[in-house]
Amino acid sequence: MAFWLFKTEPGCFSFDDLRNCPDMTEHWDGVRNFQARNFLRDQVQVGDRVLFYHSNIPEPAVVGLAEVVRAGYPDFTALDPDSEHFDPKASPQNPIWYMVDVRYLEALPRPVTLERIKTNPLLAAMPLVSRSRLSIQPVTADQWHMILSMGGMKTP
DNA sequence: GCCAACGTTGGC
DNA sequence: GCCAACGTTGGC
Repeated sequence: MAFWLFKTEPGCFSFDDLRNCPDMTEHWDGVRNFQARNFLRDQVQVGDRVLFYHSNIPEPAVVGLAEVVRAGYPDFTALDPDSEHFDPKASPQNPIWYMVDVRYLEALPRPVTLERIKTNPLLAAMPLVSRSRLSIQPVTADQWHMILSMGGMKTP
């Protein structure tokens, strides 16, 4: 089982939105960056755990946890001309873009702000600190447990 | 709203 | 294949 950090703008899709989905499950679609796409297509597996991060707001933060319930498959929004994520280069034969499905797990008792992440030397290696634009990022087990601890969650 | 970082595109 | 121009992201 691997760990990831998924970024989203809460004005577009928030952690509360995920909780309010049927079965608390939703497609993670719309990723249009090749490095992030490669993670979704090749590495993200069912059962992997996800830090749910809110970006582009006054206080960006990890707000909760989710789990992957379906591994990478073609992102059909790229084929839909009415979708804002439509990509004319994508086709059923060559979907180009991939998505996974995620399910809500639980909110952190205390969101872990980017500011706290940046000031924790043990988290300096997180891509979030140096490569903030990458929307799908791997997280190490140590980083995962540190974030959960900072978020007020008991971890074994 | 600004701007730095960085990814993508396209001319050559 | 290089690199300048351009577009997007996201912190502030």
